[in-house]
Amino acid sequence: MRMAELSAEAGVPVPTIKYYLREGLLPQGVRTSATQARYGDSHIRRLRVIRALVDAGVSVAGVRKVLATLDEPPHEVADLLGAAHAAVAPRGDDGIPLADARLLAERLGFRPGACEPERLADVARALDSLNRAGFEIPPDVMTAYLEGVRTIARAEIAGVPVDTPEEAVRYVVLGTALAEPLLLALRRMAEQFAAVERFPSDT
Amino acid sequence: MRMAELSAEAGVPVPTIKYYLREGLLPQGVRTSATQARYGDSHIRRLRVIRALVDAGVSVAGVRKVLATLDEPPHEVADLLGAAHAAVAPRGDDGIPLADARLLAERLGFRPGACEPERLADVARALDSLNRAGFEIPPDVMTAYLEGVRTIARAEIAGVPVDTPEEAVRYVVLGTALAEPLLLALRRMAEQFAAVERFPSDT
DNA sequence: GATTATTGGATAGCTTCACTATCTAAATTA
DNA sequence: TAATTTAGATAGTGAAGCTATCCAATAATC
Repeated sequence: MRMAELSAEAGVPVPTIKYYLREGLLPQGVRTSATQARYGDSHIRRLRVIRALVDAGVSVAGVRKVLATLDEPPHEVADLLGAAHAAVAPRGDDGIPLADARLLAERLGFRPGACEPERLADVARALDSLNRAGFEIPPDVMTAYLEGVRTIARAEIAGVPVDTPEEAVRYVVLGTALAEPLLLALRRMAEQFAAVERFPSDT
Repeated sequence: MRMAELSAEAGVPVPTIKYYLREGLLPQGVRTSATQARYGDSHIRRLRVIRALVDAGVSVAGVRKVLATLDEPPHEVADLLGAAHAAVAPRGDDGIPLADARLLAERLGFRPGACEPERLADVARALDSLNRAGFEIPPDVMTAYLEGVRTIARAEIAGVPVDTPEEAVRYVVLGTALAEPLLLALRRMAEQFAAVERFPSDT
């Protein structure tokens, strides 16, 4: 199919597709001449993935990394996760003290070397941000956070399909990035229910 | 204290402080003459909150809403949450079908009217995004998501301090916004642990 | 009291990001 | 042959979040 059809099919404007091609998010089509190329279903699928990632809040640079990981996946699941996380996690100026983050890691079931230092740094940065705002998370709430994310992460990893590597890669990489907005939205919803439960005073 | 000291104290450049004043994030100081004003500790504290929110990924417009809520809080905790959520949640072009989101709401313990329609729409948008990418969350994983966010939300709401209204407001409004990066970071860390647990094949 | 530094306020500029528009020559289609 | 479409290059746009520059008026210092 040609550019115009690809655009119609995926619901993405032609100039935007050209932009994604330039940025290396979308692979070139098959050239049929000096000024013509053909695109296939894989381009449609990839465009859908790109749009989903972008509107999940992933930056174009992040999308490029995610797609690169999909195209050339590491063999170990842990490395796969690492790559997906690196693409999605906020960029980090380093040098943050990791002590508090390490404590939380231990409570999660830390085993030395089980987790990329960058993930620890992400946690440390989030804690630091809370600190600098003068906000403290009550111990019980922190315990619930750990409990909650453990439940979530265990199920996610248990759900990794093992039949074909392609499926596993897709699941891990996209699941990591695309589930974030869902989790945050579910949390907000759950908070409202919990609030009504505890403070049933509203009209 | 004067502008320069405020800047030094809070670690925020003078032009940025002026910008926040212009944008109405920071209240004006007490004028001592036509071209002078004094700032107090409340300005330092507020600056710290602003920076924390900004680097938690909240937009300046969102920060303005959060601070407005802190300054003039609704009386009902539910409304407080609503305001905080509205400030933080992604802006929504509406018109998304809410059916699937409603189903999840029921599984969370939905009671009619317990949740702002906008929160339902947030969930619906996230689901739609996943759909359009052709990504499906396995039922067991979705169940774990609901379980996890319920655990988290219950603890958060249980932790709302009831001694003074100011504290409650601060807790709800800032906790909502500032805990998001922490939760995502903890999830990533937990995923890596879970991956090592299930796939211990790495070196 | 004279001089130097600082401030509030206004306005304009910068950088990044994610697109969007325009142009050209070649190629396809009618 | 004439009209349309395309790849590729280059440039422009608009929002967001600062950052820089001026100015006249005030404060601080000598």
